[in-house]
Amino acid sequence: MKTQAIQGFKDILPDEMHRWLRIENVSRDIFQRFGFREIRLPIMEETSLFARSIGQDTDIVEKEMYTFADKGATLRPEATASLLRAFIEHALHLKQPVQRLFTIGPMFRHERPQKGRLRQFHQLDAEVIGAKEPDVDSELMAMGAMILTELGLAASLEINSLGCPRCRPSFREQLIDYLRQYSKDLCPDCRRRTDTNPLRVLDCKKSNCRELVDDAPSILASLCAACEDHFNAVCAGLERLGVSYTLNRFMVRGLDYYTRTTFEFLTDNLGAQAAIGAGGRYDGLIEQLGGPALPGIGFALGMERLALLMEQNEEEKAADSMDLYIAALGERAIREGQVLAHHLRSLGVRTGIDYGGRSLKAQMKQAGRVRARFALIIGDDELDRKAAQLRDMTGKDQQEVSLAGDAPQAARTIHTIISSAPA
RNA sequence: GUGGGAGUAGCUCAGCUGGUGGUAGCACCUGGUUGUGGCCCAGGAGGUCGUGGGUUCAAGUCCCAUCUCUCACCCCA
Repeated sequence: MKTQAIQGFKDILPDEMHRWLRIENVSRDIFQRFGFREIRLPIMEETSLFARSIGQDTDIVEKEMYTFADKGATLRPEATASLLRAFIEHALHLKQPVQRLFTIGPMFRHERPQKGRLRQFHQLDAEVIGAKEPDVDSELMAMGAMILTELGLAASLEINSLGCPRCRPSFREQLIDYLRQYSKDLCPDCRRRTDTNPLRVLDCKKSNCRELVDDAPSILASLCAACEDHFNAVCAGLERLGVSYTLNRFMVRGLDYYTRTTFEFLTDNLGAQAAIGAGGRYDGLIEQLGGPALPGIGFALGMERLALLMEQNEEEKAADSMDLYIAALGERAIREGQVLAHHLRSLGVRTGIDYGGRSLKAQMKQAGRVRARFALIIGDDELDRKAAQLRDMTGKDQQEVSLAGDAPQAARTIHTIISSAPA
């Protein structure tokens, strides 16, 4: 095959569009119920923005970014950095102390594609900026859970706290001390991580490492008083809202900016991919990016992953439909049909027509294929008496309708008849 | 970056130990009905067998290389 999309980039074809529209419509609606306002952001930013927010030593920044070296710009690998950049640039906090924002769009990471993972993928992203209260954390998770529920998807919620700059460093030291004791029993990756990113060892899937990590110091036991209070309040909030969750003291995030609350929505039905959504608090990040000292929290849902899960649940694919298909026989009828179709469309009628002069049988077949509710058959006989055959495609009922008057009037006549038909 | 699997019609796939590419299913076109869709029947069109090289009288089939897709590792939504 000569012409094809590049690796990890995929077309979303008309037959799968209904899932994407449903994801967008449901989530947009729920975001708005929770007071979030939409923001649209460029898909490129200055490279340094991502290095400063996501973290210089993360995999994303080290090896997964699409960067135009000569332009100093990078295709965004995630949305939070861009959103905060826009927030700071336009000083949105001066308009309203707490900003609730969401955005929907493509992200780019140069990874090896696999099931549920692409180089261009799409996220729904929601952020609350300027609120430090734990009730915001629980509300945000409840919102994510509501989106998943309304999409008909089952997912579990796992939460953890990563502490703050006051308590995390000492936990890190404890963890490193512990890991060094068992260094020889860890997998090679984890031996390396002990120094580079010890928290990651907690997340290793190898059974040996898992056993060792089971007895490792718990971050939840090492939180400072403020972080512990915050975390307990988040849990209490989830319980009040009836959102079920489990604690996962081994959960670690791939981005450096997280503090305190982190969470993931997980599924078992996506092969190697477990997370369909994830997020957390990032108090301190906005200031670090040169903005005001405001706390923030947000999460993202992976749209491809949602769509895959929805496809698994789907019994039959929903097809598009049209209201009316005009089957025109002969050149004169085709010309009349075109004008009629135009006026019907301006009245809001989804109208199909083909100008190829094909047989009536072929045109009727096309009417069936596009799932037209009605077919309007126009031939020379009908034209001579200013009429047409209107066929109800759900059965075989057919009636002659008058096309008296000019084209707009004929269109109104047909519109009236077909709008009064039972669905 | 590292492994496994797979590339044959628009899609899903048969094709054995090499011997002329499948009446395969779905989809498409035409006809069965002078101008009537779905179901059915008949016919038709559609392929450089991913690409390049090699072995052989003969390669979709065996060998080598390469490209692509896919799943997984890593990591992540």
